[in-house]
Amino acid sequence: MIAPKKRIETSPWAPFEDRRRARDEKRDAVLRMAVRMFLEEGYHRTPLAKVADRLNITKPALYNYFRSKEEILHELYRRGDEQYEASFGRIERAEGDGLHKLRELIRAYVHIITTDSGMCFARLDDRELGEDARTEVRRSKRRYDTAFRVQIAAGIDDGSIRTCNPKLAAFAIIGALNGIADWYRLEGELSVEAIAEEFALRLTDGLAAPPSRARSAAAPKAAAKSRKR
Amino acid sequence: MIAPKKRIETSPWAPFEDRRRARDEKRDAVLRMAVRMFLEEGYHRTPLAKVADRLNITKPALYNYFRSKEEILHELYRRGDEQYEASFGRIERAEGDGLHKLRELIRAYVHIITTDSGMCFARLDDRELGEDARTEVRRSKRRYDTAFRVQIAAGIDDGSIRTCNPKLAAFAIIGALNGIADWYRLEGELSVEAIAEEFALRLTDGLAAPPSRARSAAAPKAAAKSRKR
Amino acid sequence: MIAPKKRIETSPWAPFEDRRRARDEKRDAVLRMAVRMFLEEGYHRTPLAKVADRLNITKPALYNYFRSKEEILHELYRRGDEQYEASFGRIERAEGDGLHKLRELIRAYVHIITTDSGMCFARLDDRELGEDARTEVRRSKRRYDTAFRVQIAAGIDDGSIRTCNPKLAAFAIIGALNGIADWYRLEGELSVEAIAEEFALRLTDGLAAPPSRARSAAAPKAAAKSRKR
Amino acid sequence: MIAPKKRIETSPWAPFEDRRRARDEKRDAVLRMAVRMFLEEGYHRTPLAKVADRLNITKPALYNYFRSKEEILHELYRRGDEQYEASFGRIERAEGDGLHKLRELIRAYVHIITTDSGMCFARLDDRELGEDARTEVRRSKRRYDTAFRVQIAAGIDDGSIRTCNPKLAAFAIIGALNGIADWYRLEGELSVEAIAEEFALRLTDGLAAPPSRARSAAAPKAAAKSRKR
DNA sequence: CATGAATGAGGGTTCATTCAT
DNA sequence: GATGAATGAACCCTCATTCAT
Repeated sequence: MIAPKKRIETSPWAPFEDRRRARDEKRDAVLRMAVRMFLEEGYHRTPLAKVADRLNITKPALYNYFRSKEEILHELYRRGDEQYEASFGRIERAEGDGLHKLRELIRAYVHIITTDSGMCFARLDDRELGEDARTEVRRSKRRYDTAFRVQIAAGIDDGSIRTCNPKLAAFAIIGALNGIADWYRLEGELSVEAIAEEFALRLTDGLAAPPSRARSAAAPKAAAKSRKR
Repeated sequence: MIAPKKRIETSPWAPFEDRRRARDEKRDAVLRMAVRMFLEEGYHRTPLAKVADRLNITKPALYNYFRSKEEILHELYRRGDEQYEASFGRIERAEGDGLHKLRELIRAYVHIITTDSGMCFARLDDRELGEDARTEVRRSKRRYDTAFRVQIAAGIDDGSIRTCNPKLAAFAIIGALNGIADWYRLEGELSVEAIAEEFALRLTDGLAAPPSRARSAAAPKAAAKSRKR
Repeated sequence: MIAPKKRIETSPWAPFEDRRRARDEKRDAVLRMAVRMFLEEGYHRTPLAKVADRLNITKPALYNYFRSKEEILHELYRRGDEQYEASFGRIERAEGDGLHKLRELIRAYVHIITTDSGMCFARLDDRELGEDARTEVRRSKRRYDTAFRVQIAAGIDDGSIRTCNPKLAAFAIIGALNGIADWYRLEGELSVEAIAEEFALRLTDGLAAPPSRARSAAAPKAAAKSRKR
Repeated sequence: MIAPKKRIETSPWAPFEDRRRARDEKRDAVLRMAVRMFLEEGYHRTPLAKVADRLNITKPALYNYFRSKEEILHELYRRGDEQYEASFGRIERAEGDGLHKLRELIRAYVHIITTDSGMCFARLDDRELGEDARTEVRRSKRRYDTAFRVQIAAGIDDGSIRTCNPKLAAFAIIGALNGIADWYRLEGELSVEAIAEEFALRLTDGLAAPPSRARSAAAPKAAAKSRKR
C-alpha cells in the first residue's frame, strides 16, 4: 500500500542488484556481439576493436568484462556446453528405448546448433584456446559423442536399433548435425523444427531395425506418430 | 629400351625438362608440407616460416613457387577439387539408379576426404581466401552438394530412394562425410574402405525405399553381407 | 579518565578534526602500502589497481588523496627527505670533530635507509618523476653527498681524518650505505644498530688519521707498499 | 702476390664469414645502443621503437637479432657477467694474500662497472627479467659477493686483513663500487685508473690488519673508544 | 567520498611480403 | 634460384586517469 515500501525494503540491495544486472547485461551484449562476429568472420579475423566498435565502446572497455580475447571464446563454448548438457541430461534421464532417445538427442542437437552459442562447437576452432580451455572443450565434445553412442548401443540392446558400429554411427550423425552450422543461416526457408524432425527421422530410419513382419505393423505407426509432432 | 635412350632423345630439352620437373617437385613438396601443417595447426596459425623450416629452405624461397600464402591455400583447394571432380564425373557418367550412384558418391567422398587435399574443403576456412578464390571454392562446394542432390532426386524418380527432401538429405550426408575429417586421423583403427562401406550403407539404408515384399528379401542380405566384413 | 571525555572536549570541532584525521590516516595508509609495493616490485610494475586492492579500496579512490601516481612517489621521496634532513641537521649542529660527525652521519643514514621511506632514495628511480620533482629529489641527493663531504673535509682540516679526496670518499661511503637497501630485507639476522655500528667503524677506520706516533710511522709504510703494487 | 689469390682462398668461406660478421656487428650495434639507452632512460622507459629509430631501422627489424626485449636485457647482463667472471677468475687463480686479492677485485670491479655492460648489474633492475634469467643474474650477483667475502675471509686467516664480519664488509665494498655507476658518467674528470686506485686503497685501509706492534696497541683503543659512542 | 565504467595513449610481438645481393 | 634483412600493418593487452552516478 505504501509506495516507498518496496523501495525501502530493497533499498540496501537495489543498487548492488542493479549494478550487477547492468553489468551482466553488458557482458552479455559483448558475448552476443562477439559470437556473431566470430561465427561470421572467424575468430582470428575479428579484432576486438571491431567488436568494441559495433558495441559503441572502445577496445579496452571490453577488458572490464573479460580478461582476454580467449576468455571470450572460452565463455562462448561454456554457454554452448550448458545448453547441450542440460538437454542431453534431460533426455538421458527420461524414459524410452534407445531409438527414441537417439531421436530426442538429434532433435535437441538441432535446436541448439542453430543458436549462436550452440554453433561455436561446430564452427569455431578450439585450437585458438589455451591448453586448459581446449582440454575442457574437447572433453565436452567427447561427452556429446558418447551420449549418442550410448543410446545407439542401448538401442541395439533393446532391439530398437539394428546392429551397427555405434562409434561410427554416432560420428556420422554428429557430423550431419554439425554440418547444419554450415548452411543453416543461408537456407532460411526451413524452420528449426522442420529440420529437427527431418534429421531425427532421416538419420535414424536407416538405423532402425528392419521391420520383421510382426514389427512392420508397429514401426510405421511410430513413424507416423512422430511425423505429426 | 636402353636406359639412356630416353635421356639421349630428350637431350636438347632435358635441362629444361629437368629443371621444370625439379621445380614442380619442389612446388609439390611445398604443397604437401603446407597442407599437412595447415590441417594440423590451422592456416593462420601456420607461419610460412615454419613451413619453410620443415622443408629446410627459407621463407622467401617459397615465393619462387607461389605468389602468396593465399595462393598456396588456393592451390590446395584446387587439388582437392580435381579429385572430387574426377570421381564425381566418373560416377555421374556411369550406369546405375539413383541409390547406386548416391552410394558411389559417398564411397568416393570418403576416399577423398581421408586424403590431405581432400580434407581441405572440410577443415580449412575458405574465408581466408580472397574474393575470387573464395567464390571458386564455394562454387565447388555447391557443385558437390548438387551432385548428391541430383542423385537423390534421380533415386526418388526411379524408385530406388524413398521420397524426401533432397536438399536436406544431401546436406545430412555431406555433413556426415565432412565430419570424417574431424576424427579420421585420430581413430586409426579403421580402414578407409571400411569407413566408405559403412557410410555408404548406413547413410542410405534409411533413404532407400521401404522394401517391397520383393525387395525385402534382397535388402537384408546386403545388410548381412556388410555386417560380416 | 572517562572515556568519552576527550570526545566531549573537542566536540564542536570534532567532526572536522576527525574527518581530517581520518583522511590523513587513509592518505598515510596509501603511502605506506605504496612504498612497500614500490620497493618490492618496482614503481612501474606496481599498478595503482593493485595498491588499491590491497587496501581494500578501489583505484579511483586513490585519487581522493593524490592527484597522480607520480605524486605518491614524490611524496614518498619527501617523507624520506624529511628524515634525512632532520637527522643530518641535528648532527651538523652538534659538537664534534669531522670524524665523529662523519660517523654520526653514517649511523643516521643506516637507521633511515633501513626504513621504507628511507629506502626510496636508494631503490626507486627518480626518472619516474616529472621535471620539477626530479630536480628536487636530486637536490636532496646532492645535499646528502655534500653533508658527507663537508664532514670529511672538516675532518681533514681538524686532523681527525687523513688526507683524501672528499668527494670520492663521500661517494664511496654513500654507495656502501645505499647498498644496504639491496640486501637489508633479505639478511634479517642483523639488527639495524649492529649494521650502523659496523659501518660507522668499518667505513671510517681507513680514513681516520693515525692517532699516535706509533701509528704515524707504520701507516705511511702500508700506504707506500700498497701503492707499489 | 696475385691480387685475387686471397680472394680465391677465402672465396668459399668469405660470404658466410662476411655475412656472419655483418650480422654479429649489427647485433652488437643493437646491444650497444640498447644498453646506452637503457642506462640513460631506464629499461621500461625505452621503447624498442626508439632504440630502432636511433639505429635507423624499424622496430620489428630488431627481432631479427633478438626474440624479445627481455632477451636483449638478458644478453646485456650476460656480457657484463663475462667480464666480471673473467677478471675475478684471473684474480682468484693468481698469487697473493687476501688483502692483495681483495684490492685486485676492487680494481677489476671498478674497471668493469665503468663500462656499459658492467653497469647493467648495478643500474638495471633484474626484476624486468623472467624467472629463469632473473635467477641466473642473481646467481651471478651472489657469486660476486662471494668472491669478495672469500678474499676477506682469506685475508683474515692469513693476517692481512683485520678481523671483521666478511659478509658485511663485502656488502659495504660492493655497495661502494656499485655506487660508482650512479655518478661515474657525470663526474667526468676522474680517470678509471684513479678511481680504481683510490677505491682499492680507501676501502681496504680500514680492513687491513695493523702492520706493526706499535699499531697493535693503539688500534684496539680507538675501537674501544668509538664503540662507547 | 567512493564506485564502476570507460578512455587514450602507448608498447611488445607476429607475420606476410619485398628487396638487394 | 635462394638468402638475410627489413618493413608495414595489425593486434592484443596494460594502465593511469577521468567521469557520471
